[in-house]
Amino acid sequence: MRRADPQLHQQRRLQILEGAERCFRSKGFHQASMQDIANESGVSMGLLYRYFANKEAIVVSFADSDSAELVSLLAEFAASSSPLELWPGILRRMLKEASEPDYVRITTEVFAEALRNPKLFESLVQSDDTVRRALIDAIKAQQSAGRMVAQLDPIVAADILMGMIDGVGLRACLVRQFKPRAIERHIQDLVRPWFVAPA
Amino acid sequence: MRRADPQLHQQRRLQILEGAERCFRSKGFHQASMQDIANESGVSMGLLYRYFANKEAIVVSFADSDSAELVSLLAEFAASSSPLELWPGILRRMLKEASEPDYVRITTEVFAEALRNPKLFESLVQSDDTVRRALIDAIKAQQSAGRMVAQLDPIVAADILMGMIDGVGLRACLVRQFKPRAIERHIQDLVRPWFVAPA
Amino acid sequence: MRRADPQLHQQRRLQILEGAERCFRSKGFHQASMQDIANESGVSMGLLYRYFANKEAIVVSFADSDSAELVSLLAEFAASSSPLELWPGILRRMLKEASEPDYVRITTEVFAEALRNPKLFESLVQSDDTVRRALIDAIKAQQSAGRMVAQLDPIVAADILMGMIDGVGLRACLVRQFKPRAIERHIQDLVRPWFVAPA
Amino acid sequence: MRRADPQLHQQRRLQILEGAERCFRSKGFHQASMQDIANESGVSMGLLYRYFANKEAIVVSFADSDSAELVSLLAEFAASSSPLELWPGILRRMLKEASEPDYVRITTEVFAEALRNPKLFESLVQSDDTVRRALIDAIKAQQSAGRMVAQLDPIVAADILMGMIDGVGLRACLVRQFKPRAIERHIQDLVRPWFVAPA
DNA sequence: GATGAATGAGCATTCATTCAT
DNA sequence: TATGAATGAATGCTCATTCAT
Repeated sequence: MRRADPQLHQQRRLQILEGAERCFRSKGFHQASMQDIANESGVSMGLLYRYFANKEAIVVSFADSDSAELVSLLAEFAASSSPLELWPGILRRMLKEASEPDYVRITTEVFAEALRNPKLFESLVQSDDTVRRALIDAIKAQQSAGRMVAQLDPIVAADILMGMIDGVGLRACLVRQFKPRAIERHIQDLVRPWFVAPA
Repeated sequence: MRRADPQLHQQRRLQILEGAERCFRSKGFHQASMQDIANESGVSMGLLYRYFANKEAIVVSFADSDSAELVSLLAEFAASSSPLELWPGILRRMLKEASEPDYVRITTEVFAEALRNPKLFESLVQSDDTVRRALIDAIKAQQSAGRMVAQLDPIVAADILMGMIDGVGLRACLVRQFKPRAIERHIQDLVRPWFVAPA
Repeated sequence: MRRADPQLHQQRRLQILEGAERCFRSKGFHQASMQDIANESGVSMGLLYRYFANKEAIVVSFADSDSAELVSLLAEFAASSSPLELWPGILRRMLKEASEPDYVRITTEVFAEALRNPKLFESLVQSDDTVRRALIDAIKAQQSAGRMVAQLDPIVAADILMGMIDGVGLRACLVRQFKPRAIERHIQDLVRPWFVAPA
Repeated sequence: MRRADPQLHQQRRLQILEGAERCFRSKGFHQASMQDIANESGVSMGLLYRYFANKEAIVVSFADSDSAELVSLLAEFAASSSPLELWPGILRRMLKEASEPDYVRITTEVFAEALRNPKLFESLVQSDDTVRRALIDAIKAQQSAGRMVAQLDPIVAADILMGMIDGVGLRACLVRQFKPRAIERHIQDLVRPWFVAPA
């Protein structure tokens, strides 16, 4: 479809999504009204509906989380000849993001909704799969290079790692006396056996 | 003269909570109306409000999850002279529950809401802490008995384990080609180093 | 109708009406629920309905205010040979009651409701008329005795006096810087011309 | 592009207030539902709430009664060199309004509610005070000019007069055989002593 | 006489969505 | 493109009243 001004269109879309994210974080999907979103985004109700057919359409946009940075990091890891040097940084980065209260809030919100909304679920699976695939491929690459242990099932490793990081992230928001540093160190230790010790 | 009947009270409460759980699972907390819950429970609106002051009071009841069984299992583990024999069963039990779609659905729903409702959050923390404490105490007991490695920080271990199990449970509902058996086996392997090898 | 125990019946009725009055004063007719009234009176819902057919029946009971004391005072005044001595006491008593916040609250409540409920209106008119008649008769008696001026229309005087007293009572609850003593004195002066000066 | 239209806004507001007044008069504040008001005003529920945040906001608007006309009449009286000529008209006007059944109905309704709602009470006091001040100031002005008796306490006189008028207005709706003309004449006579007889 | 569990229509209020301008 | 007035069904919650015990 031809747009009079594609750039304006893109900017407005983003503007709305940012406003919506603020609303969703502080109130949740179903508590945030379209009026809230319009106000927070600085657009009128009418315009809001010009850019998103309905509330669901906004929600679905949130599943497409931007994981490009992490994916490229994993690609770098896949190609690296010294993966053990990159690994701690990757793990730290994932843990840090996963423990961010804002991230946990929006993620939990999206996940809860996705369990009920197939369209959203599909988007979420897609998005998750992008990272998962990158992680699996990276492990496979390193196994081929003989730098990660061959017996390790890449799929199993990926799901455990991603699960552990998300799960620990939740707990960071839940428990008192949470020890982020010690936990990070311990997770590093736990997965050390996945790697072949350098000669 | 008619007297208040505590048994009836208890039964009605349960009846409502069960109806509410079905509603929350299928529609989500904010999508399930009190009328839905009343219908699903087979009671009238008026009666519903006789048992729960408001909608929040119902969710709060869900946060007080019954973890008595798991706690007693962990107590048994704490006192056992051969913890490595009990361990696989405990881990399997936790993983199985955490991967149950119904469990994930209601848990995610409650957690998402708890991130916005302090009263609910408090209940959830309490409930989580019951298990967490039992796990920490169990680890400490086995460390004292010299059957788990002394360097292990019990708090860190508990949070990693509980996080990993919940996180993996979520993924069980999310990813295609999820391998529950292989994952369980691998987690068992991951935490094996926490135990002192029997002579 | 025969009652098993008429005394108990009467006591319960009173007990309920007293509870109801407290409720009506603090919340108003339509804000006070039957449950509130039952709780406040210390009886059960079922018993409440045994004594009053419905909420309206309770409300109607309130119109029948007990003005026996005032009526007998006015009868005394009617028969007195020195009415100017009794008069200030009567006026003070009426003003004092009419300025009582509790009295104003319940009176206003009843009056507002009576303007919409013919049955209640009738009761209120009856009740008001008891005092009004007593006042008119008293004035007439004193006119016959030559102690109040003959030109005074007793009906007009009664309505002005009763209106003034109720109206001033309302203002006592409404305005800041209300001067009860000075007002009482001034009203005494205003109606002095109704009396024939003693020789 | 459509711009907000203040005229439309004002018209809608009025339209709603008129519908609400009809409802409050015929059913009372708490008996009139917002749906009733919307229907009576010819607007939808949604629009109703666009103009008034809640039901209370509507009543509060009623407390801000428009007494501009009476106030300007009293200002005229204050400045007049022959107040005794203006006086009967003012008194008649006040009495007439106060005896209007519609006026009594809405006034009683609002007053009853105000005794329980502090915000409304404040509005009512404000509104009442506007007239009260004007009356007090008028009396003071005429006292300074030597046309009303100096001993009269303006505050006392104002409260008695306003109370009497409101109280008599209530009775006009309550008693049978109410004599408006004779009552008006008698009140005129009662307050005649407040004025200094013209030379 | 006395209790309190049970009902369900009704209430104030909100909100996704539409549409005339 | 952009606005904001307008809709009305739906929601959480209350309450007068009934009735089995």
